[in-house]
Amino acid sequence: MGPGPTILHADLDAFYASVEQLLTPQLRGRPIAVGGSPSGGVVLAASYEAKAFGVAGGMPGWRAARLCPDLVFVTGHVEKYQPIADRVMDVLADVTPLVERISIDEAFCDISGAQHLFGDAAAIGALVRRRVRQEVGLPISVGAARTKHLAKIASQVAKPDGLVVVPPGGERTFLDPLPVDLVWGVGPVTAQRLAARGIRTIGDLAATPSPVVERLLGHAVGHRLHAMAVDEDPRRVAGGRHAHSVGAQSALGRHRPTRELVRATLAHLADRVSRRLREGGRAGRTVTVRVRFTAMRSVTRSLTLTQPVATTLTLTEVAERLAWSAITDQAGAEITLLAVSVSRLCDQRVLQLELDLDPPDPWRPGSPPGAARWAVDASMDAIRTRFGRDAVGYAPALLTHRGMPDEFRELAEHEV
DNA sequence: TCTGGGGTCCTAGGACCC
DNA sequence: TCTGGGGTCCTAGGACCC
Repeated sequence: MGPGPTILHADLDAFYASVEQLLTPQLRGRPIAVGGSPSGGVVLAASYEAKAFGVAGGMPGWRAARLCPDLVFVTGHVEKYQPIADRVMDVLADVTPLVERISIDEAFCDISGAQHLFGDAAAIGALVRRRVRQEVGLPISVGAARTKHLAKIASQVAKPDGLVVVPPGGERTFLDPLPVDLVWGVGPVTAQRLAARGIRTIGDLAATPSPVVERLLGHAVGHRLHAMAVDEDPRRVAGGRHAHSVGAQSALGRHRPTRELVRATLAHLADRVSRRLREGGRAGRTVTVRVRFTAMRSVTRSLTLTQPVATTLTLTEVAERLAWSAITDQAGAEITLLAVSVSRLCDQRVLQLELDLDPPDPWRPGSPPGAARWAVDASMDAIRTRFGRDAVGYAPALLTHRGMPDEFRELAEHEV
């Protein structure tokens, strides 16, 4: 049998929607959607009352409204989400310092060193749930098991507002009957491929030889999913990881791509990305642009530079060239989204020493050399720090800001 | 009635080097 | 003249997660 479960996965239930129901008592017990509207946009989160009708996050608002005629759309107290979620994480940190937050509303905890203080996994799970309910006012589900993967599945099974502990030795009994798409990394496409081979439960997957799964899904994915199905998950709980990429995107509606629209949008996105890079003391060598055309058709173009970038102007120029390379390849097509991302990140401080070596920009003779670009960004950053984010910006007024408010964007940002 | 925004990881093919 | 095999880097696309 061995020792008891040592990993907890704690996951707030329908987080944004639960916060709205907490703040506005009239919304409690009612089907609500945060974000979107009956005429457009997407639903960011749905309350359990709405989920009962099939409403889900990521769903277009019009479809949600059709599924659930009484659905209440709320804009949300977006600015409250981060501080409230942070308070929940503080509760977890009271139990153990080994907390790995994987998104705004969920985290793993290694409780192996906490049990002499607070009891076994079941006791700690109950304690966390009680404290979050009493001190924050939100429902949270907790799964406990020997591995992260199993703990995460357990918390999904526990939802809503429940606790599931997988006892050592009970792993197969727990896992085998569950649908295979509860395995982390199995989405609609993979589930369909597995179903075509008659693999529908985690038990089916575990009983299929690993090489067969690898042939079906590719080496890495097949190997990992099979390992999870047979309950071999070596991952440890680990805190504070750096992001590997920083990006921003903006949905545009349908537009013929004009120089003005593309430049204004990319300048705005490049500004968001480079500002975050500078705030994190980072820069990156690879610039990737994604252009989405109608019918959700996407094309990406990327370029790896010899020197890392973190300046708005340079990033804008590179992004513009990449975007037009994609757009001209799809002559005449309308665009619906532009995205800019920077990867192969490195520490920016190394860069500062190389300013004098920055060669003149070959694409734009006469453009400011590297040092001047750094200076421009530094003063803009300083103005924003003193007078607020919107005090100064690159984005021209022609950007009609039809996308998501910045507060929503920031919720999704990872630690740079 | 027509789909947000932030990320991670993997694959496949080609260039290039030894 | 034609030939091996491995490694690394880069690019484009795609599945998936929250």
